[in-house]
Amino acid sequence: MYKQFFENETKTALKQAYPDIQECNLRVEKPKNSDFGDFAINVSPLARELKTAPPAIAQNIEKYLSKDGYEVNLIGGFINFKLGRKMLAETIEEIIKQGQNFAKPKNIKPEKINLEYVSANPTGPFHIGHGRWAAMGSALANLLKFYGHDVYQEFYINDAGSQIQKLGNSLLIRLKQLKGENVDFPQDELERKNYYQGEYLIPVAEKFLKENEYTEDVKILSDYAKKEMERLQQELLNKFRVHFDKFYSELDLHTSGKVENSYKKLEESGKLYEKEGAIWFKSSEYGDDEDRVIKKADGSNTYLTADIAYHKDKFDRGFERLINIWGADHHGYVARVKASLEALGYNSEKLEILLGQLVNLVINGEQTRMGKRKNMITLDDLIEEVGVDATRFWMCMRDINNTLDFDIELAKKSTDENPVFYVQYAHARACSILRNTINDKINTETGEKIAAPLTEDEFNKTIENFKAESIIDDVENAKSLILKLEDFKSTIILSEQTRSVYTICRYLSELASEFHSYYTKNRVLVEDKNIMKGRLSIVYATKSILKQALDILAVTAPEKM
RNA sequence: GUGCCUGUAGCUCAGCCGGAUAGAGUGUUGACUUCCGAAGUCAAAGGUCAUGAGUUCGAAUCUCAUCAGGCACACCA
Repeated sequence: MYKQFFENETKTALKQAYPDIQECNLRVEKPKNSDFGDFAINVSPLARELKTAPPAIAQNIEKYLSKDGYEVNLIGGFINFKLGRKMLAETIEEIIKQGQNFAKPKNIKPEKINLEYVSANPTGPFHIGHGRWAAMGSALANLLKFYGHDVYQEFYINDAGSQIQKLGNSLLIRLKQLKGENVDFPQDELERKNYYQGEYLIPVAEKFLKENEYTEDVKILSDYAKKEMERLQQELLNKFRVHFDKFYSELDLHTSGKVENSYKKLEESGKLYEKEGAIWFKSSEYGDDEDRVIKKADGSNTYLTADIAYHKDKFDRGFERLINIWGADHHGYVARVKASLEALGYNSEKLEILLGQLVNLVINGEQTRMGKRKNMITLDDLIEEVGVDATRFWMCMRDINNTLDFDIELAKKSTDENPVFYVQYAHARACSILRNTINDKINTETGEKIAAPLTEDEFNKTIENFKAESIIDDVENAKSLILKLEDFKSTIILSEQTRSVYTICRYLSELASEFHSYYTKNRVLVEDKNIMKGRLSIVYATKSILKQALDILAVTAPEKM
C-alpha cells in the first residue's frame, strides 16, 4: 500500500536521522495541492520532542530517504512524495493479477462475528427505517467478509410478546369485517393502541379464510398472522438482496429453557434482588443509570430478560464479536444489555452496538416524520418506485450517525442527481469499451463493416500476460485514476475499522469520477496497438475495482444501461 | 430535567486520532461532440465551519458553556 510504504520509508529514515527518537506517529496524508506531490508527511508533531523547527527536521530526514521509485519535495514541515511511473504501472499489474485479493488486507486476525440487524417485530410490513438497517447491515456483512472476517448474519424475531396477541386481535377484526359484520377498531385513543390498524392485515384475513375455517380463537389467528408476516418480510428481504444465516426466534429462546437458564446464571451472580414484588437486576453497578426489572410482579419475564439470554447464547455459540445495528431510539437499552453481559462474566466490549439515526421521508420537499401512520410508505412501496439498486445505495450513502433524508421525488427521478447511476454508468462505460475491442463495428451510414481491433484471444492474452513495463511510457496520464484505484485498499481498512459503509459509496463516486475524467482525456481504442493494450488494461483494472466495491454494497454492476 | 446524535456553500453532505489556500455532489453561470456511451468532461461564482470562551506554535477538528434540531428516559416490545 502506498501510504504504508511512505510511512515505512519515512520511519526508517527518521531512525537514521534521529536515533534517539522515542515515538513517531507520523501519518501519511493527501497533500492539499496535488502539485506538491501525491502523498505527504507532516513532521511538525516531532518538533517538540526534537526541539527543532519542522523544516530542519524535514531536511534532515530527507537525506536518509531511499528515493527508490519516487521523488521528494520539501515544503516547510511537509515531506511530499511523488510516485514514480514504475510504481503506478505495478499497481495496475497487481490489480489484474490479484483480482479479489488486491484489496484484501494481509496479516489480519479474522474474527468470528455475529452481525444482528433489522430484527423487526413480525407484526407488520417493513417501514423505510428497516430498509436502512437492512441495506447497511448486509453491506457491512459483505465488507467484513471482504476484509477477511467470518460473518454470520442474524435476524432476531420478537415473536413472544404481547404484540403477538395484539396482532391476533387485529386480524380478528379484519375477519369479522370480511364476514360483513359491522365492527371497527375502537374509537378510544388508548384502546386503539391495542390494535394494528394498518390495511395490510386485510389480505392476510382473506388468505386465512381461503385456507382455514372461520375462527375467533385469537391464539390460532395470532400464529397465523405472525407466520404470514414473517413470510412476507423474508420475501422482501430476499428481493432486497439481504440474506440472513439465521432467523432467531425469541419464542424458541423461551421454550428451550435458555431464558430460564440465563436468569439462573444472573441469580447466581448475586446481582438480583426483590423489590415491590418484582425481581430487579443491579445494572447500575455496571454503569447503567438505574436498576432494571428482570421478572415482573406477575411472574413473567421482561423483554430484557429474553434479550440477555439471546446475547448470552450468541457468545455461547462461539462468536468472538457481536455487532448489533439498532435504531437510535433504543440507545437507552445499550447500557443494560452490556451490564448483564458483564454480570454473566462476558466481556461486554466484544459487543458493539451501532446506533442508527432514523430516516426522514422527504415528499415534495417537505420532511415527513416516520411515524406509525396509517397509510405509511413501506419499504416494499419504496423499492417498487425507486428500484433495489438506488434504494440500497441511497440507504448506505450516509454515516449511520446522521439522519438520512430520503427524497422520494429525487430518488424516483433516477437521473443525474442520483449518484448510483453515475457509478453504474462508469462501469457500463468500461464494459462498453472492452466489448468494442473485440466486436466488429458497423458504420451506420455506409453499412460498412469495421473489423474489431483485437480478437477475443488477443484480448484475453493482453490481460493474462499483462506486464507493468508495458504501460510505463503512458502511465502518467492515468496517474490520478491509479491513485484512486490503489486507494481502495485504504478504503477497505478504514471502513472495517469504523464499521461504516458510506465510505464505500463515497469511494465509488470518486473512482467513477476519476474514470470518467480519464476516459475523456485518453482515447483507448487508438491505432498504436501497444498504447491501446495498455489503456485497455487500465480500463479493465478500473472495471474490476468498481465491480468489487459495488458487490460490497450489493448494488448491480451493469454491463449495459 | 438527564443521557445520546446532529449543526460546515442556496440545498444534500465529506473532512473531525489538531497542521499547507476548508472539499464533493447538486443548483446557478459559461465552455466542450469528425472519434471508444454527453446518464459524460472542463471551468467560474458561492463559506462568520451555529455562537462565545479556553487549551495550543497552530482549532472545522480537543475542552467547557450557550443556542437550535432529532431521539430516548416502562414491571411495552
